[in-house]
Amino acid sequence: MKLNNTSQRRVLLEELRKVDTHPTADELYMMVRKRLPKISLGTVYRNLEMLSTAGEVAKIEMTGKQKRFDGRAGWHHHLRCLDCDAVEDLHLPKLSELDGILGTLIDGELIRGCAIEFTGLCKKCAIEKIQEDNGKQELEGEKNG
Amino acid sequence: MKLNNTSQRRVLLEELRKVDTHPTADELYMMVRKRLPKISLGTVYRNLEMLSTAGEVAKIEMTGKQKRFDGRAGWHHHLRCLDCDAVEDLHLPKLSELDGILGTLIDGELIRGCAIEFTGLCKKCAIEKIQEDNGKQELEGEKNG
DNA sequence: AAAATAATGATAATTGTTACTAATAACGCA
DNA sequence: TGCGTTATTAGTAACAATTATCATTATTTT
Repeated sequence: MKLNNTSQRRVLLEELRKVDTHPTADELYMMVRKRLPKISLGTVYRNLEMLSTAGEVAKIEMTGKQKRFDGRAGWHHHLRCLDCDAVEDLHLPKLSELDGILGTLIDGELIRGCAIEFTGLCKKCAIEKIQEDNGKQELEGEKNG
Repeated sequence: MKLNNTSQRRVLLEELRKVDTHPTADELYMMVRKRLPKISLGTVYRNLEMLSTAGEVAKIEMTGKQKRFDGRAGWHHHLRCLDCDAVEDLHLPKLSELDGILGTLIDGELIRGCAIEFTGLCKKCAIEKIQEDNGKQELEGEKNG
């Protein structure tokens, strides 16, 4: 496959690599339109598809209804927020232990690859939740004190 | 949530638990229609959704475009076939090692759950591939002998 | 059995994505 | 630099999977 160097493709890739939020195609569409107001949503979809088969970006297609895209194509783990559905990168020492086992599993004949999606709270929602809990504790304290 | 005991729901669950193929909603629709010809596709979707939030069945929503459903809700691993897109259960000793690590990861505050999809060849396609390879080898043998 | 609630079939609407088209832009080479 | 070839585009239609709507019917509760 030969990929020509079009402004649409270049700007799309630049915008995607600017953020670490793993945007969906329509989010990317909004982002790119600030620089290329005439770009079409179809172009965004088409290029994301081509860039991901070319290995330039990673396509994250998991439990959500929309696909998400990651400007950094190397292997790493993602967490989907149970509250706001955002997808963020996950970096934990224990994950390399996990990758070790996955490596031996995928080395075999049967298994060729594997996709993982962790679920939990993203940073933003985790902080909000802590603040909420503190609020409740204060109320409890007033009641009981 | 209160689930009434309707024939549609009962038959749907029975048919789903008969097989180990992780059917999609429309496959299930075909299966159930043999016993309840007047059932509506919407009813199938609605009930699969309710049964899965009730924990009676498992919803497998991963890389494929269609959701799949599993009559056995307990935790186990799945493999999606790279050739035919089928989803089958995966049972390997090494997977319990994997589950050990996943358990400690999910025990923490940050991560609440995790979905894994392995990719490879299902039994059927793996056998077909072996037969193909044997065929090629025979041809090679004829050429070189 | 009557009232209250839940579920159904049929169909319309929605959503995310892909396919199509004629027009335009990028590329490779003389 | 100009010209033919090929790739890409914007715009829109088509698509497939899923969800919502709603009047009617079934199930449960009282």
